[in-house]
Amino acid sequence: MAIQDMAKSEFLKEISNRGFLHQCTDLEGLDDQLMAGPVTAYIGFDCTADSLHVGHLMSIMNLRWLQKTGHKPIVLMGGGTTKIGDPSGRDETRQLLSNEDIANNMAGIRNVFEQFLTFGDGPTDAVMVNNADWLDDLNYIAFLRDFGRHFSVNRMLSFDSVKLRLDREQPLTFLEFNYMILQAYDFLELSRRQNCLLQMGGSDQWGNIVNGIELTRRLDHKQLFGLTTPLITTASGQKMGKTAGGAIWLNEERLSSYDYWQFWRNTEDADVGRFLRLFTELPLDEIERLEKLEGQEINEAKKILAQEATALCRSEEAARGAAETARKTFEEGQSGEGLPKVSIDRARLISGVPLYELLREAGLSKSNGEARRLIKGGGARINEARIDDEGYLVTDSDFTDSSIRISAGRKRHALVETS
RNA sequence: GGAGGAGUGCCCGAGUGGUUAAAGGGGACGGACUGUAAAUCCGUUGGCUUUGCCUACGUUGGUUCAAAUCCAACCUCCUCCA
Repeated sequence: MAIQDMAKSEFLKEISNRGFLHQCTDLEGLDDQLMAGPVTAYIGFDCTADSLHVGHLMSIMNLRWLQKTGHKPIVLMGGGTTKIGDPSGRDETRQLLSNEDIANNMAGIRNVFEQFLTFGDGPTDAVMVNNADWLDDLNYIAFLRDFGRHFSVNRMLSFDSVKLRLDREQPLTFLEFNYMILQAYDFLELSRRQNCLLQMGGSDQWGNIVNGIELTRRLDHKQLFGLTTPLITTASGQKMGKTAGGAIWLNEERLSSYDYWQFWRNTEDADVGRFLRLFTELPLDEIERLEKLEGQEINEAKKILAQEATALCRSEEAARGAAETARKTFEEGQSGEGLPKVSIDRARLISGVPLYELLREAGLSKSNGEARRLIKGGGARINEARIDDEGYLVTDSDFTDSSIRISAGRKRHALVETS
């Protein structure tokens, strides 16, 4: 029998129908708990940057559904682990962050979460906690004696996170090896402090989650639960969330709402249904209708996806504004207001400004050389007209209007104004 | 502590004295085709005041007319031994 038919709780029904459910330690047990009353659950996040990106969105939506269906989300910030320098990413050593940076990053991340969750003191209000609160004061010997004894190295070596590294003959430091123990310990602490019953996270967190559950069972004889969400890739197998400008950030300061909207608008056909389920709150029957659209018609579904996803993360107005800018830019070939803008000093136009410099200043190219190559390759345009002269000078005569639009390829545009 | 191996551009990975800004692949960007999609094909992929100059093959010094390539020291990692 399918999970969604079996589940009694609204939360499990919703997330399984929408594709959030990958693995669970004990579905029936968790279902019973969810039926019995509000359950407190957490997901952990690093604070290595002052914002989160679409890669985190799945977890965020997961917490949002948890709250919407009457339970209590905890956002666990890895303030303590970040301070040590989270080594979990590949082989490079990460920069150590100062307390100030971490505090700063946490504040930024909280802003993101406030878009998605309701924080407060009520029984189903979200709270944000920092594992530095308990990790900072750990005493090494005491910790080893009280908790280290419950971890079997043999077992830890068998976890994918460790095993894959060792198989690839990549270095694994003792610090990294300990990371999973600290994560397990987080779950124990949250269980004790907040009566937290459930840890959720990406499928790569499975080992850590299970460790936390076992640790707590041994020490407190308490049954906790774990649940993971699938790793999300695009239909063509790419990791989600990479584009020209880098990561797709969730906050406005790092990525304009227009670009955010565009990201969703450019979803692959084959992903539309899946993404609508995961990243919007549209009713499932509506989504079924939309994903059946074919050929050119599926573009309508993509616009709805972009609208809904942007409205959730930014605001209704931001989404509409982005849609309007996109409509003008792509469907009418005009210059929408929401495009990035650069202004240049009128005096510079007298002698002429090289187009490649403008492209760079507008953020459409990273260097003059890259801009030159773009022009040479036929990807640069001024107001729709292709410019293929590498050294083209932009002068006053190019300004038929108060502003001109320069483009790098079909999708990336900017407005140039004089001042 | 001993023996051996490795460190190359965004990533992987060739290259063992000059024609090497460094093969090949991946990724990314651009073009064609389309539907602001995918797939496919083509091009580009260190910087700059671009017919030239500068910076680059772990770090620092050396040999040489000439070094990613040879030598020395150092740093880091891997494997085996103690």
